[in-house]
Amino acid sequence: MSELAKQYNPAEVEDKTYQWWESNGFFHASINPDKTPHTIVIPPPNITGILHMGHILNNTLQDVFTRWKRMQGFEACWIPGTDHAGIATQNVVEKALRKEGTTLRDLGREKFVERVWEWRTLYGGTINTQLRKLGVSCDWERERFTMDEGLSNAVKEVFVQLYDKGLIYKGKYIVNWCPREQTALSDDEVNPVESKGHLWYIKYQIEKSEEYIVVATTRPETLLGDTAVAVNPKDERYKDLIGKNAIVPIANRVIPIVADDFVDPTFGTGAVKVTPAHDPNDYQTGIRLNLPQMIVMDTSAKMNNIVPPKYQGLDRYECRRELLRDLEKLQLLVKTDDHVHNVGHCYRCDTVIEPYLSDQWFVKMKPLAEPALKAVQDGTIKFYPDRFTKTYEHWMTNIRDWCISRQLWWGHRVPAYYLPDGSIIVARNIHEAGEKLKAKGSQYKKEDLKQDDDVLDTWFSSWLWPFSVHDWPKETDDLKYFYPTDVLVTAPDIIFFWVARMIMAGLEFKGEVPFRHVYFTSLIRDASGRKMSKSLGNSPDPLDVIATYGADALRFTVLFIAPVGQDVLYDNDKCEIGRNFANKIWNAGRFLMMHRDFLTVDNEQLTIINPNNSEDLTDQWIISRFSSTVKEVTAAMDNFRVNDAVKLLYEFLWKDFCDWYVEFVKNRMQETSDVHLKRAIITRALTIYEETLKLLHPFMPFVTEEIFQHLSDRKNNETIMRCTMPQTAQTESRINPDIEKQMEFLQNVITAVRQIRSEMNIPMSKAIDFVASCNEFEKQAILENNKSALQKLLRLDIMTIGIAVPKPGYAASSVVNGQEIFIPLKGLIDTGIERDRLQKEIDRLEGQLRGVMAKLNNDSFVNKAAAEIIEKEKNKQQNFEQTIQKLKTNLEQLVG
RNA sequence: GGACGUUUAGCUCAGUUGGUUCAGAGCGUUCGCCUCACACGCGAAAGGUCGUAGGUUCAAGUCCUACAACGUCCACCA
Repeated sequence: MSELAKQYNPAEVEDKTYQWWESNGFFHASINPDKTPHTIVIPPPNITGILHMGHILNNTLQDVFTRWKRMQGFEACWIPGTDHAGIATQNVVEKALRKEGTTLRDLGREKFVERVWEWRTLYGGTINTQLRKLGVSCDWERERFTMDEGLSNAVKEVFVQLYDKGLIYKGKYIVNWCPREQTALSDDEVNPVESKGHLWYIKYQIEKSEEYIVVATTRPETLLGDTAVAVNPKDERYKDLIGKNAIVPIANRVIPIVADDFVDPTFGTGAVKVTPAHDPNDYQTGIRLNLPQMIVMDTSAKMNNIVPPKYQGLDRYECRRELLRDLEKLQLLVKTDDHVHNVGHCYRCDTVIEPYLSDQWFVKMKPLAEPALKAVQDGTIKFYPDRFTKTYEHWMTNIRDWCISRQLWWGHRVPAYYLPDGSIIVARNIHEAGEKLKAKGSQYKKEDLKQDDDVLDTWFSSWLWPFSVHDWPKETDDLKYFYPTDVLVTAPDIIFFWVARMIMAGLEFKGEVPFRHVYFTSLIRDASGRKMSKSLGNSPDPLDVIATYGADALRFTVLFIAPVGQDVLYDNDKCEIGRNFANKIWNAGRFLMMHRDFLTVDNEQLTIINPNNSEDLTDQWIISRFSSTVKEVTAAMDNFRVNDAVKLLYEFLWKDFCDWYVEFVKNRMQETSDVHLKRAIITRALTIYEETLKLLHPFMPFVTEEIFQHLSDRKNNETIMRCTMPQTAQTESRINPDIEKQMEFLQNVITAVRQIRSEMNIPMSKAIDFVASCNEFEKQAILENNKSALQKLLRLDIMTIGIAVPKPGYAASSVVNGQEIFIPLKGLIDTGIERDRLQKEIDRLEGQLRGVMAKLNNDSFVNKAAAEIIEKEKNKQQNFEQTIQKLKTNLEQLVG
């Protein structure tokens, strides 16, 4: 143990430690009436997923919250799991099938679903294996999957409940249809691609007149399904036409000319053809104005038998060409402009999406949204950063019904059953459907029922996640204890898909919000600010990074550079921050342990010391600093300011503890030969250090555990992750501003002398003399009491400390908190450098003084500013003047 | 087009309610050090008119207005 490596080696520590934690059940949470639960459910990653930088930040945060609360004495439970990810997973397996030369249609539904399950068993857990590398303390015994039996039950239950309440309905709706995949896609599964197209201007004759109205369209083939022409009601040009009829060219149907606000008079001709069955905007217009919907294509985007025979069976683009030719012949095509616009493409196969009117299942969202909106507005649920509340409000007040059916095979099958007469029975399973049939006294039997072919949107299972993981609708003890959860950590881009819907589901089915705090993580970008993506290849593999720098380094770095609500520019090099810090922690521990072990060789019993009871200034100071660190870090964590917490700890451990405190400890250890005193000193330092390790543990679990084990030679499986976190309530009283002021003076003196050394080019190998001419007894005493530390740290020879000590000749000088410091230079310096140095300091202070004087000479300032502010300025004036005077005198002497 | 966010040192960012020597940190750069925990380290230095223009105030990096640049989300207009 005394032979600890000079550098911390994460590779030797991490896997071993993780296995030890996991096999000892340290991550496991169970119902404990004596403790308050603290629950987090993981945003379940896709089973097709592999770890990327976004996961790193997200899961590190969840782990930090969980470990922090666990050490604060909560029953901290972090539930992991994965999402079945309907389309993504079906895609992956389909691809594999294609390689084998087969397709899902060949296989048939049942076999295909079996194949997906097989795939899931083999590869679906990859991401969880990867997450372990990060050190996450999830309760793996509670791992769930959105297609588990329990979760499937929840999905069915919810479907039935909502259906019975009239909140789920089947209806025609315009959806994003992929003609190739033969499925509806959600909006987020459609990639808008900027494309060069055309805008065609087409004449529609006004009924019973020789007049025409010209409409502009990018999709002329849909005119066969037009059921109106719309203009803006305020558009003077068309005012007279409103209420009249137009004739659809080619189809020769009569359609009304209507007025609707959505029409932009400045675009095109200001007149729009309306095709409710083939355009989302037109669909909305059609609903508003009660227009008929004419479907003119089949599901493969070929023209159907509603259109004139000439075009039947043509592909939409062939039809477009034909139609344009015909319009031209009829001289109905006025002109053709180039036009750039966004066209939706299928994210899987890149086929152009066809807005298509089809039978789908929907959830009525308005009744669910209202209480969910209120929960956020009244503060029951808080968002971090707060500004996402506005985004949420906007969406919730403009919510549209949710299309939940997907034409896929992998997913929760819609629990609706059809009878030969077309009627629908919604039930949790076929048996229940049969029962319902019987209850109705229907002529049909269970065998006549045929289940809906569609599956449900993946989010339809994820929105239940916070309670379905506890086997709701069963009222399990776990559900009672661990629900609602405390924090949700997620990315802001799924605020609508997931966060909002979970809130709705929680309130609807549990009558209680699913979580109280929502922490939205930063978006990780590459060093030049680009979004990380697979296609750009700019996303580093976190496992490589962990292998190179260590998991702690990655975790710490990501937290260090990721403030709340701001994007993060990430680069692998930045992990040096975390790696170096881990190494610093390691070496501080190594140093202290070396001393301790040296002292215990005599095998005497260790003197019990009270770490809070020391006469030594630096001891009192570090205790005070430690106590404020506890307070500030705790406050930061309470407010979800993780980034602040991390920076405070970095600052404390590195600057206060290592750079100052340990340096003083070194000297004190050297200064005395009293073993008991030595022991007291080192034990005190170790106590502070160990408490600091606890504070650091949630952020850097591995290195802190490793040192913790070495620190105490623990025999009985004691882990730092189950220790009690230092608490503000216990440490707050030890914050001592007076001690911190005293120490600050000492530090300033040391820095001043170092500055002289550095600028005068006096190497540490050369001892120097030191004269302190004080004008305050208290400051003199501080220097006296720490004489040996000054001597050691500054490599001093003769020291003279007193009140109004005469200035030595030829000395560099500095004024520190009103006290004069001289370093006699015995001719080994260039007086020019010292002159410049002093002059520069005088200039700086005179600048400050001018600022102060400007205020004090300003009547309105003196009349209007608060008295204490004026007092402060006067004090400043005095300090500046006195210091400048001293510096000037020194400067003159130097010249003389 | 709508909503929101960002703009402070070469780079990445802190700066909480206007007033503490408030203009800061880290990285990078420069200089000096292998000082018996750590060169993944120690000590020191240089570097900024706080996006622009107004306004409020005794006092503005901080509050207000407009503008500019960049970014995110939503609607993405036939």
